Amino acid sequence: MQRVTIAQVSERAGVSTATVSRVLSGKGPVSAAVERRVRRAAEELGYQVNPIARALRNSRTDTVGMVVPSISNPFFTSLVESVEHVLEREGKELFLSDARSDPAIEARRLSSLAARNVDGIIVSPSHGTESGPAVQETADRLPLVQLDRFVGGTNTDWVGVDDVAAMRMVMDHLHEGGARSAAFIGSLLTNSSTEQRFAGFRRRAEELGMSVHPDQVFLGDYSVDWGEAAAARLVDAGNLPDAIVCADDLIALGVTRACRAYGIAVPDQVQVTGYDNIEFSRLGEPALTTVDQPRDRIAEEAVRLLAAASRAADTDRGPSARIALVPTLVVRDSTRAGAARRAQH
Amino acid sequence: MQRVTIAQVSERAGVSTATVSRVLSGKGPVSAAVERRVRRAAEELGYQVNPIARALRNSRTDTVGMVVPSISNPFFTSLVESVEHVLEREGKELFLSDARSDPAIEARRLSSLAARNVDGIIVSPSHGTESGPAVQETADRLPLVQLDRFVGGTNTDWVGVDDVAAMRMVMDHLHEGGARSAAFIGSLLTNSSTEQRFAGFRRRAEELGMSVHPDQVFLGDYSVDWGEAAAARLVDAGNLPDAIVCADDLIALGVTRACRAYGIAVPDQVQVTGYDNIEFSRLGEPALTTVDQPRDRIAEEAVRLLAAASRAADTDRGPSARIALVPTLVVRDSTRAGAARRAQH
DNA sequence: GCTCCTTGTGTAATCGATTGCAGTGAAGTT
DNA sequence: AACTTCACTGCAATCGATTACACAAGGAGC
Repeated sequence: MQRVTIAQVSERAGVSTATVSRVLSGKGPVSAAVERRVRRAAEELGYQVNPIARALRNSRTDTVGMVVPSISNPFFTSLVESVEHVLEREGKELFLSDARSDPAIEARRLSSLAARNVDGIIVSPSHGTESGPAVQETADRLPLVQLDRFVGGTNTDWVGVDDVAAMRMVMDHLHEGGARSAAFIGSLLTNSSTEQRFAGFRRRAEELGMSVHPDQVFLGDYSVDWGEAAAARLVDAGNLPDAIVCADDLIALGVTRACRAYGIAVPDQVQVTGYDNIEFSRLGEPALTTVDQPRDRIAEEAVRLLAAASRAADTDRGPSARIALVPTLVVRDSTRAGAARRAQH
Repeated sequence: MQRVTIAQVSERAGVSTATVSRVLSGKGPVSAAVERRVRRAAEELGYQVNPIARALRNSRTDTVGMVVPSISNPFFTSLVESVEHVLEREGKELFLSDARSDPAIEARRLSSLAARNVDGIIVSPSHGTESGPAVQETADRLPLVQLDRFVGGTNTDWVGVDDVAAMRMVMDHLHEGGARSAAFIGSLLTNSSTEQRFAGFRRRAEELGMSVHPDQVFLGDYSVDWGEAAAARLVDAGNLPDAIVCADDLIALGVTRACRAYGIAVPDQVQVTGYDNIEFSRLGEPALTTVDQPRDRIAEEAVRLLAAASRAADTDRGPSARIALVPTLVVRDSTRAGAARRAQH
C-alpha cells in the first residue's frame, strides 16, 4: 500500500537512501544543495514515512495507548479528550481501547498495545485487584501511568484526585444543608474509585455525627439503571435518609429519576450528590450537585509522567509518583444549600 | 522491548526460523515431532509475535481503524461499541480516533491509520463536503466504509439508516398527536445526517400539510447547548409551533431543558422529538420520543463490507454498496400520542 | 608538502517475521 | 536399479527506515 519509499526518493534525488533518511529526520550533516534536492524529490513524489518500518527499526512510535473501563461512560470519554488534546501538542497520537470493564479483555488490550510498541500506556484499570497482573506486567515493559483508578499491589505512577478530600467537601455541604443521615450508592468495591469514595464518605459521616444505616449502602455498578434500582429499594424500604451520596453521576442520575417516579422531592425530602461532573449531570432534573475532577490537569500530569518515564527508561526506576489533584465541589440544585443559594436570585 | 524473538525460539527448538514461522502460522508442512518441539520452546520462552515486524513483511495487521466526529457524542460511542463487538468475533482489533468535528484533524487521522496498515477503515465523516478529499484518497488506498454519515462526491461503501423514512415516521406520529405546525432544530447542513433528516422533515411536513415557518428552522451544531439556545430563541420569538423536531437527541435534550426553564409543558404545549436513541434520551424530563438506529446491524454490515472489500482487493472495483437499514420509532413521553398511550396504564 | 580534522556521503547491517527457492532424504514407480 | 514424487527443512531475500562504519575530499595547521 505504501507506494513511495525512501528508495524511490533517493533515486530521484540521485543520492543514497541513507542521505534521504538523514535529511528527512534532520540528523547528521547534509549539504544544503543535497538537502534541497531531497526535499524536492520527496515533495514531488508525495513521500510519507512508513511508521511501521520506522517502528521496527527504532522502538519509538510516537504513539500512546489508552485503556479505559468503558467508552460509554461520559467521564472517561471526556478524560480521553483531554489526554488527546495534550498529546497533540507533543506530536503524539493516541490509540484508544475499551476494556468493557472486563480484566481479561483489558489484559489483551494492554498486551496488544505493548506489542505494537506504543511509547507509553495510560490506563484506568477496571478492577482493583484482578487488573493487577496485566498492569504490572505491562508496566515492567514500558512506561505506564494509571489514571483516576488504580490497582493495588502495583508499582506504577498514578494521577487522580483526592477522593477522600472530595467526599469531605460533599459531606460538609450536605451537613450544612441539614442532612443528619445519609445513604451511599456505588459500584462494588472492586475498583479504587468506589473504594476511596466510600471510605471518605464513611469517615466524614462519622466525624460529623451523621448516621449511616448499614442497610443503606448499595453496591452495584456504575450505571443509571443501578442508581435507579438502588434508589427504588431505598424508597421501598420506607426509611428515607436525608441524603443519598452517589459514587458517580450516572448513578445519581438514576437516583433522581427514581425520585421523580416516586414523587419524592429533591432536594427537599432527600438531597442527592453525584461525582465526576459529566456533561449530563447539569441536565438532570434537578441539576446535580457533584464533584468536578480537573480533567485537563490530570491529563497533563499523566502525559508529563509518561514523558519523564520514557527519558529515564531503564536507568533509574525510582519510586513511582502518586499525584492526587484537588477536586472541586460543583453546587447545583440537588442539594439544599445549592437550591437555597439559587433561590436567592 | 520485544524480548523473545522467533530466532530464540528456533535456537531452543534446534530448527531454523523458517520452520518456527511455519509452525506458528500454521502454514506449510511440518513434521509432528518438530511441531511439538517448536511449540514447546515457544511456550517456555513465552514467545509472542511482533505485530510490527509481521505488518512490515505482510501488509495485514488484523486491525481496523475507525474515525468518528466526536467521541463525546454518546451515539458514536455506542456505535463504536457495536463495531468493536463485531470485530472481536473476527479476531480483529479496533483503533479509534476522534476527529473533533474538524476535517483537517480527520484527514490526519485517516492518513495515519492508512500508514499504519490497518486492514480497513470505518469512518463517519465530519463534514458533508470538506471531508471528501481525505476520505476518497484513503478509500483509494484501502477498504473503507462510511458509517451513518457520508460525504458527497465519493465512491465508497456506506451503511446507515434511511433518514427520510425515519422522518416520515416522526412526522406522521406528531401529526397523529395533533401537530399542525413544526419547527426544526439541527446542525448546519454541512453533514449528511442533518441534511437528509431536514429534507425528510420538509417533504413529509408538506405532504401532511403541516406548516413550517422559515424562521423556525435553526441550524447550529449537535449539542445540548445549541438545542437549549435555539429553543430559547423560539420561545422568545413568541409564536410556538405544535412540535419541535430535532436532528439528534442531544439537541432535543437541550430543548426539553429550555422548555422546563420557561415553564412550557412538553408534550401538552409543544411536542418534541429526538434522533438516535442514546441512553440519556430516556432520562430526560420528559423521556424523549426518538428514532432508534439499529446499531448492531449497522456495525455488522460495515464489517462485512470491509471484509468483502479486502477479499476483492484490487481485482474488481465494482460500484460501491449503499446499505440503508430501517430505523424504528421509539415512542416515549415527549410527544402527545406517546403520553396518551402511557396514560392509559 | 604532509598530517589531521571536518564535513558529506555511501555501503551494508539491522529490526523480526515471512516465504520463494533449493536441497535432502525417503517412499513409491516402472 | 534407476527414476520420480513428495514431505520436510533450511538458506537467504524481503518489507522500509535507520545508523554504525568506512571512505573521500577539502581545509587548517605545522
